[in-house]
Order: sequence, then structure tokens, then C-alpha cells
Amino acid sequence: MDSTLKGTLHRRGLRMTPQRQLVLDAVRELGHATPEQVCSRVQATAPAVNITTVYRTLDLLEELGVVRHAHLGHGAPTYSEHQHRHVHLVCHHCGRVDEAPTELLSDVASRTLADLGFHLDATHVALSGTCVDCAHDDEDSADGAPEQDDTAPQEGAEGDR
Amino acid sequence: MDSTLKGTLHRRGLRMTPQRQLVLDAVRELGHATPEQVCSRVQATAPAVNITTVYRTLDLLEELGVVRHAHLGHGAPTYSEHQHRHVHLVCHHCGRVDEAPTELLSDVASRTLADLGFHLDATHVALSGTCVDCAHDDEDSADGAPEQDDTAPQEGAEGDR
DNA sequence: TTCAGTGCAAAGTTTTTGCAATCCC
DNA sequence: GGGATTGCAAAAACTTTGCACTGAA
Repeated sequence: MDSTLKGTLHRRGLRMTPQRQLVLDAVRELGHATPEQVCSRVQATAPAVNITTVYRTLDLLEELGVVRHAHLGHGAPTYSEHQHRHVHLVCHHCGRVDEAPTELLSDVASRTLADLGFHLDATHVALSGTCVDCAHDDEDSADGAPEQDDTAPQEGAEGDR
Repeated sequence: MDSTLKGTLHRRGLRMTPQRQLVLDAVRELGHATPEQVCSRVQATAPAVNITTVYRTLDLLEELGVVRHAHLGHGAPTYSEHQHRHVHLVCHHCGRVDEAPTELLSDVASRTLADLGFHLDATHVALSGTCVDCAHDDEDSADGAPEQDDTAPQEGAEGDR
């Protein structure tokens, strides 16, 4: 069957527009991006496109199953192609997003299912932590942020908000 | 050393106030709650407390290492006691939050560290999926494809957005 | 031609900031 | 008493909604 965006839209009685194609292209190119990032990308080509349209189009594309969103680090959701399935690893120091195959969580998925009956969707939410570079920075230079006092030098701390 | 809130504050030259105690109590009682939920809980006892104060106090408590926040499902962060470490399993149908021991992810943590140098913080972000009850509901109401068909019909209730 | 789709402006939400009054130490 | 804290109001950031115009089919 027709798997183009146009085809998918027509099957539902919806219409193809340049804006929709641009939004989808932007999502594909960016990998995983917030609505605002998508908007910027789109506006690089078509400055007139409104952010409202981007929001509406992302919602629509998600409803169509063409894209999906995941909640990385802070509040802003990020959109990516639906087929582009992988586990997100977000560094909450620098915000960088690594990717890992979904198989990474298959054992965990089995366990949550067996133990709690919980069907894990590995791609929807990101795992959080510290990336290679930031871990190194911590070791090397004890630069400007010794903030973590005596309390409990746990991993998670700032990097957010 | 003094591990009371008052002690922790004084060690940093900060002051103890009833509001701060109330916010901390609320976080403890609620387990994991959004700033707004914390505020409601606090206002049940002290109606005059402003939400602004709740936000500021949560930030402060986090900086002190007393509480931490995690990003469950949608945008709103939820706060919990720092010691209260576990993996969150959020159902994106009903919004329910299950908990699992952090050991659940220890193998995964080893692998991300070995493969990518990524230090996983298991407690910061929730895993997303479908809880037992919602999975059952799906079966009952039939209509096939309980697993792979996360294509279009998801995000039912208040789980998202 | 028709009505889905868009842009613009205004309204919501949620969180942050400025400041004078308050109250902890 | 002095300065950290608070409450209130306004601002900022992020999304959604209403509506008249535009354009895809």
C-alpha cells in the first residue's frame, strides 16, 4: 500500500500540504527534536510557517503513526520517526542524546512483564545519566561546579531546568 | 551529623521555616508528586502557602540533596525523597506509577557503561509502558493487536499531554 | 466549489522573577 | 536588627484555541 505521507493522509480523507511534508522532513533530519527545533528547521526553508502549524502537524503525524514523541530530560517532548526505534540515553549534564538498540531493555521488559504485568515500551522515554565526555570532565577538571556538597554525591543533580 | 532539615539548612546558613518543613513532609507523604500536587497537600494544612514558595522550596531541597525530581510521562516533573530510590514505571494509558527496585536496571547500566561510557542514573527518568490493568482492558475490548499496534491508538487518558 | 488547513492573535498552563513585608536566628 | 524568606503580582515560557482567509482535491 501507499506509504507516502500523501497516501497516508488521503486514506483518512486528509490533505497533503507543503507544511506537512516540511515538518516530516525536519523530524527525519533532526532525529529527535522539540517542536520548537522542528519549527526552526522548517522555517529555514519556509519562513512563513507558523509554530502553531508545527504543533498541530506533529500531533497529526503522531496520530497517523508516522512520528512518535518521547520525553527526554526536561519538559519538552521530542519527536522522531516512528520506525526510528531505539532507547534514548540523555546526559543531564550537557543534554546530549545517545542511542542504544531497543534490545538493551528486552531483559528488563521480560522482568517487568513477569513481575508486575507491566508492558514496557522501551522507546517512549529516555534513560538519564552522564555521558562519556561529562564523566571525564568531572574527573579531569573539578572546574566551576563543586556544588554537590557533602550530602550524597549521587549522579542526578542539576543539568535540568 | 544532624540530618534534620533544620540542621541541613543551618549548615548552609539557611533558615528553617514552617513552609519548608511542610513541603518536605508533603513530598514524603506523596511519594512522587508534581509541584502542584505538593502545593495542594501543603495548603491542606496551611492554606496561605503560595505555589511560588513550593517551587522555590523544591528547588532548594533538591539542591540540598534532600529530594530529587524525575520526569514521569508528560512534562511535569515529580519530586520524591532522595533516598526513595527506585525505577518508575509509568503507564501512559492511565498515568499510574509502579515502582521497581533499581537493580532492575543494573545489567543495563553495566552495558551502557561498557558500550558507550554512559553512566546510567536509573532513578531519574521513568520507563513508560502499559500497566496490568490497562493491558487487560485492551484484551477485553478486543480489537486485536495488543502489542505491536502502538501505531495510532495510544495515549488514552491523562497519561500524556 | 468545498471544506480541510493555515496564519495570526489571543487565551491557557506552568514556572520564574521583582519587590516590599515578614519573621527566623 | 539584619538578612533570608515569603506572598503577591507581573512576566516569561510553552501550548492550545478561535476565527477568517487560503488552497488542495
